Amino acid sequence: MATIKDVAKMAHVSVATVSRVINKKQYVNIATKQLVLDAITALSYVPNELARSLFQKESRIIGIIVPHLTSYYFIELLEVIEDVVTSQNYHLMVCNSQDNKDRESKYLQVFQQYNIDGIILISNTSRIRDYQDLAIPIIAIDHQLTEEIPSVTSNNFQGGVLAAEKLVACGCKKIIHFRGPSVLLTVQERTKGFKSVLEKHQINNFSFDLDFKSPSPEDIEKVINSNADCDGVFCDSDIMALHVVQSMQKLGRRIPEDVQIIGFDNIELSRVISPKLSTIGQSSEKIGRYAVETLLKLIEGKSIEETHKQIDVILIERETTK
Amino acid sequence: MATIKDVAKMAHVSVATVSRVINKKQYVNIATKQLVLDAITALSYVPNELARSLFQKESRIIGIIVPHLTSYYFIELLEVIEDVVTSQNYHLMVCNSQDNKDRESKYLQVFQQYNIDGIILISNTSRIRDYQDLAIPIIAIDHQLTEEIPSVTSNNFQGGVLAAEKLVACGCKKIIHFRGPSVLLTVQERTKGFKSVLEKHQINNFSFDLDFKSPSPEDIEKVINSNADCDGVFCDSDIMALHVVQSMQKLGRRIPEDVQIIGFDNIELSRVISPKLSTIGQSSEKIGRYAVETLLKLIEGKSIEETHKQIDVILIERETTK
DNA sequence: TTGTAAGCGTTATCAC
DNA sequence: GTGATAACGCTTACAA
Repeated sequence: MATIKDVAKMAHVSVATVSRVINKKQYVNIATKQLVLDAITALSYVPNELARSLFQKESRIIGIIVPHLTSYYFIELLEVIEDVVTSQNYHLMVCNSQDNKDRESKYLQVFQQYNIDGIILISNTSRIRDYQDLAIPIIAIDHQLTEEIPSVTSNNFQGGVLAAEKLVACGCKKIIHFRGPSVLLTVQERTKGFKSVLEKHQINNFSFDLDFKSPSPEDIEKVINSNADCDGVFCDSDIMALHVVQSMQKLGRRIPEDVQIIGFDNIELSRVISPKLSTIGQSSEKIGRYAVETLLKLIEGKSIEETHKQIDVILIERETTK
Repeated sequence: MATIKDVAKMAHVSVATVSRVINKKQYVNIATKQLVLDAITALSYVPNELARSLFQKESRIIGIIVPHLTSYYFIELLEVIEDVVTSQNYHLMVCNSQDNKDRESKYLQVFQQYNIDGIILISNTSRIRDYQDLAIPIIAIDHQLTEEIPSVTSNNFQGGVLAAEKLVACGCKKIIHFRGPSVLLTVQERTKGFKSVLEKHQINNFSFDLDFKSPSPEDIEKVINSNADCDGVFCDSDIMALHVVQSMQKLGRRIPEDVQIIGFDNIELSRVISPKLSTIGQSSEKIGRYAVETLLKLIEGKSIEETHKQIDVILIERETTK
């Protein structure tokens, strides 16, 4: 690998000059500049980012911690994040905490080792202390670490409201809410919004916690069986909703005639399977973009308007509601 | 951020000594060692990996290029790769080429800038030339760049054979193969295997290229309609198979009574939707693990046994075949 | 066993 | 406009 010295030697100039033409910061005589450029192509020289980073104390690397990867919502998020990060000439170090506190702490240390410029955190297992005295800018997605650490999330309360209003409007009288783990802020907010509407209409509802991505079919059936007269279901993920659809069909209930079902996330699959899922659409696009843009502001020392940003969700009516 | 100098000062030793205790390479007096250790904790010092990398000319970063992220197979692969990479104290820089040659070339340059230690390539758009004179070890997944550049992939030929044998054994007489893009090696191999069996049994079959992750439902229906007597379908991805199931049901064909369908990948979802998909299971676990382990060997300058490794696939019989 | 100092590939501050 | 050179934080001969 050619270094700046090699280029300098070949172009018969000093390394300083080479550095100047690379960084386009200062004027360089057009002729010498061409000499340097020629040498660069001749040697197919690429500047060593590590050396540059060492000096500048920034790495142009963004670290992201996710609780797992095989979940559609996270992946959509990751895809837009990678895209926006790259477009700003940063790069992504992806870390999968596997919902494990120790792994997460280790990653945080790795981030310090690499002089990472900023962290995007999508995680529920955080040891708040680990983050409080971290000198690296952070933005959390779907999670509020502290009052001060910025976050973005969908307007989950609104999501709960929209789902409840739809179910109520469509005549549901006995409703089940299959939640994600109720320790999560997102889940709590959805529940609050959902309940607020149902209570207003004095409609019974029953909540049950499930895993977002691999809910137990047995649990679902048990709950459905012990609430046989249920005519509406709100699920905190489309995957859950998919499972509920299966269970309902297995039990001979017609959708949406007998039971109406609303999911959450609007994953790509929700409109290919049959019946097509009615769902609350989160915009991973907006969340991801906002996360990166905000983080970049933080990195540049700019102030941000809202510490805890909420992104609107929408109700998408398809075939599992009337 | 504390540096090695700060630690040295605090422990009243030289930076060399500190470096020695960090790297555990040379003997250090146990008492001074303790002094250093104390200073390290007191200052919560973490060594700067960038500086270390600059000197050692290795970054402990592995770069991975994927053609896109929102595809279950890639994500499962990414998940195991991240896990294995991390367990070896390397870290992952994730790059999404979006099936775009220019993006891919740019990432390659980024990899050089960061002194990346090795590259995992899951991509179809490669400009072979870009890789041939790259000094960085590479392993390709599902793709053979050149004779020399190592690769891993499923035994796709075997996958085609298994699918065809099953369909034939179950009495199918008129079979459609919905392929992925036939420019891909994986697709070509599956087709070869598939056809080899059908030809042996003198069974007609018809191939049609689709997109792996977002196949056009219109195209599928068109093909099905113009092959109305079709009683068996082999799809190159479970997502395709899912779409085919929808289309078939829409047209009133019963599964598996009228048509039998076999997918490819064995994604998690294939066993939650109804009917549960019969499919060819690729082991992302094995492929991912092999890829990382081989890459690490390459990095360490060790030789590898097989340049182009194939991993066995299995037929998983569920509800879309008899 | 420990310290000194050179060097990794950059950038930036001086001079000239 | 351009060239020396110190510095970034670390590792490793080479000395002591």
